[in-house]
Amino acid sequence: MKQSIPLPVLERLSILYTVLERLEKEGRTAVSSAELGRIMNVTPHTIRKDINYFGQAGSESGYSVSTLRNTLEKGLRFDVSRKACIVGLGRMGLALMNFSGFKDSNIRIEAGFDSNINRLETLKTDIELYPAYEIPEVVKRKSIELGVITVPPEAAQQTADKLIQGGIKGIINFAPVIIQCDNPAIAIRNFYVLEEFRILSALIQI
Amino acid sequence: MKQSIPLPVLERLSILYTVLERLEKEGRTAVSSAELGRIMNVTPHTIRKDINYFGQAGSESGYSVSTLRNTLEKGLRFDVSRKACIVGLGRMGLALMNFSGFKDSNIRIEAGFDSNINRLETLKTDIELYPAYEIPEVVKRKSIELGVITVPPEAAQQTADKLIQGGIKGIINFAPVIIQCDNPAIAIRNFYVLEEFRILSALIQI
DNA sequence: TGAACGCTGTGAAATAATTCACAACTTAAT
DNA sequence: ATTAAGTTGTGAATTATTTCACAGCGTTCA
Repeated sequence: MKQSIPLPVLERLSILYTVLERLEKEGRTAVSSAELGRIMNVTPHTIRKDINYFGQAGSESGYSVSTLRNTLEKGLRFDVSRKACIVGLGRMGLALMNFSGFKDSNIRIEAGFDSNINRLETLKTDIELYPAYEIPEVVKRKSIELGVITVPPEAAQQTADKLIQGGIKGIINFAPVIIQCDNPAIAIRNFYVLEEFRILSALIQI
Repeated sequence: MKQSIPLPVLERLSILYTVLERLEKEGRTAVSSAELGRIMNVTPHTIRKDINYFGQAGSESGYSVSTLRNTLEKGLRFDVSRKACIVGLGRMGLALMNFSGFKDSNIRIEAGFDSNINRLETLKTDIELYPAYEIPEVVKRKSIELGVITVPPEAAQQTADKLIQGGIKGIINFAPVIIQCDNPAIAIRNFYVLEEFRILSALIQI
């Protein structure tokens, strides 16, 4: 990686990777920046600039689907397997735990946590479940790198603190709270459900 | 609204609104851009610039929490109630349908759709459920403005097409697919679960 | 009374991201 | 052979966004 990739670029490249996976599955071998642009609703220039963060990757007859997918996989380290855990086994947490998209990815859900011990006992799943107070210990012992927060807002910050205590490297937060974390090496991505509805509300015509 | 608000600003303002709701609930009456900046992890300048899209809103002793919340509510039209529907009643769809955050918001989930008729019958919920082929009719009849797509990827585009046919104004898409829509007035927000994990993978140190 | 501090609002500057334009090359077709 | 069409890679230009710097006002405290 020549240098740190801007976040907007990283976000697009990540989607591009998924697009390439699909094209490859469909048997496509070559694709141009123009076509990728149409698929992704961005200009071909953006596609090319984005890809060029990994140096030359195409030829005068476009990009090879498999080669490009491979370049992205290596460049973005999608080839390394990552262990993840989910804290908060409500409906959202369970939905994520059962998310089928992980199947042929390198993301492995290795543990689920909840503060309600009764809930832990009634759930039936292949994934190991633990009470919330064991987060730091389990995260550390199993070298879990990614954590998902799907707890009520009041518990979100303390959940993050426990994950961080265990040495977590990245967090996906679904609670409507801005997680405070002074360690800049820990990446945090937020998804605020209600905010998305509100943003749409503001965007659409009256 | 003096003019179209840039999307990054809109996204921050939407979060700011949630922050203000919390501060108000906690009994806080005044707050400065410096404090809001700390809470939201942005610079005070950004806070002030963002707020200024609605003209002057503060005084020399900071912002009034309730006044500012009100200004945003009016400016972003969070005060108008919006009807929404969810298509795809798998785990994710059901989790969103039961999301408690809608309670004191102006978002009303007015319908759920699924292509599996059996599933519709076994689900027990207060929200009206319909088979997927009725999407255009129901959306039109009930004047539903917002649609959530939580169907498998193969069905995502045709689901979007049906919503659009019914006159939907905004879409939140959870399927790992880039929805094609030639009407620029229809707003689309995507949330790609696996992408979020992959972005974290790329962001964190090896 | 007045000095010091803290605040917002905002034009200007700086930075970041996107888009453009075109050289250089390949392929296909005539 | 030659022309035409299509492609990438990339420096430059443009546009968008964020940050800075400070005027101007109010409040507090000496």
